[in-house]
Amino acid sequence: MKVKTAETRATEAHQSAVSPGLRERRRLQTRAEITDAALRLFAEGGVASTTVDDIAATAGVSARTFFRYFATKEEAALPVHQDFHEAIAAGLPSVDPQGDVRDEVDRLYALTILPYTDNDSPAAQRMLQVSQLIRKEPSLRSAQVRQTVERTEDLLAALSAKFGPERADQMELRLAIDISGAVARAALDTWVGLLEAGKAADLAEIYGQARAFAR
Amino acid sequence: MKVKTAETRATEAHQSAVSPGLRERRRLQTRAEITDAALRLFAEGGVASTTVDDIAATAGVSARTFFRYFATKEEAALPVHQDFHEAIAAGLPSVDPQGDVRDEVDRLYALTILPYTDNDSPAAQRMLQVSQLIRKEPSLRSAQVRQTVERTEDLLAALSAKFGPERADQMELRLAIDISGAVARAALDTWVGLLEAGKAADLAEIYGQARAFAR
DNA sequence: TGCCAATGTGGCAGTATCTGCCATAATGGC
DNA sequence: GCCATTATGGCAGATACTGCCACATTGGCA
Repeated sequence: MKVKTAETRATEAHQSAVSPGLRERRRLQTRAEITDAALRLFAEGGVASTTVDDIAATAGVSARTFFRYFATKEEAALPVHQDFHEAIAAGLPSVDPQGDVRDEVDRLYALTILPYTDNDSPAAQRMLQVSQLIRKEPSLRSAQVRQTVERTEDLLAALSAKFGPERADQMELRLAIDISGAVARAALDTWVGLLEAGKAADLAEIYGQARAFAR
Repeated sequence: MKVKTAETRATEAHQSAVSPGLRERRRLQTRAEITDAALRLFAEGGVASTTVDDIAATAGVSARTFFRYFATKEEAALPVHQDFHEAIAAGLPSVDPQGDVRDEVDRLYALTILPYTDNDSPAAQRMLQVSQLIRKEPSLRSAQVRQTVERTEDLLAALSAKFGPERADQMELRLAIDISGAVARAALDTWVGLLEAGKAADLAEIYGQARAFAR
């Protein structure tokens, strides 16, 4: 059996019981332990010299089980960014089908990035930690972009349906998504860079600048 | 010894002799044969079910030699896109260090895409063929984006030096590059999609639309 | 012309990634 | 407390990729 998507699982959990259930909780915990192990080992010895066996052993699971949670070792370090994409998907209902395509997509991303603008929040801390690693490791950046590309297809389909067949110019929609994604990435990257250099950095402000520049 | 970069080789060829030399010519030919084999096999049976051994055997070289030309089997199919990036690098001298950052980057990309706007040119035909394959194969798209990410770093450094330390806001520069890249990709994708559907498509016109939308 | 350093190639061993299959154990609804 | 579902581990196997060595070819130079 293939690993189920987060969507499928969420639906099942919702149908079967209000509480997540023991199995689901254990699964999320195992997933988190693998991610923790991956992040720690990557930070210590780099991605290249860390094997899947290492990560699995540190997390207390077999290598075979590792691959039931993540397709590659790089993905194991990137659930935060995956969460970001899921948050975007979650914000879809707030999109106005009558509004300007570019504006609506821009607003959707701006809304999603909000929880990360508080430097002290756990989400921001986690994002910072992972983003630091990505800046040093080209292979992680590749994996992240790869994830983004895949998610873009889903988002494109969803937004296309939302705006309807007439107003949904595929090229413009794709461009709007890519540009908003580039803005978010550039802002995050700059934010992390400043914090790494020991300087004060406000993600909300930086994101505002990037947004303005892209206009 | 590691495989030398195109830049290194070009420099050496220029230093040693005016004509490319037999070795260099043979090398380029072998490279082209591997690419042809990869494109043919990928088109026939898909990327997943094509092995490096298959490609190497079809091209008449050993698998070991294959990896001296390309790091992965996906890369073997993407030299056209690599050429595009090199063409951008070649256009760097035309960038005005005093001009507006966004405008100059935009102009640089527009200039580079010109040779592909003639549907009948070999460059356009090749680009079309590879782009069709990329549309069907997510792994190729990933590999292409991965290449783009790596090239972006080089371009960023070059443009940063060009504009000088004062005017080179890293975030704005990166955003300008990413946006121009997204515009080019969206235009190419739309162009290929229309041609595949049997419709007439003018890349110059489509690119103009995408460019206008991004503004 | 003939020698030699540089270069390209192939083969082989070895490591790492990733998947299919099966057996086993734990869970949770009935 | 029984049973279908599900999570896990282990194993075999295919494929990707690298380091190393030997051999052949090339091209400059005496």
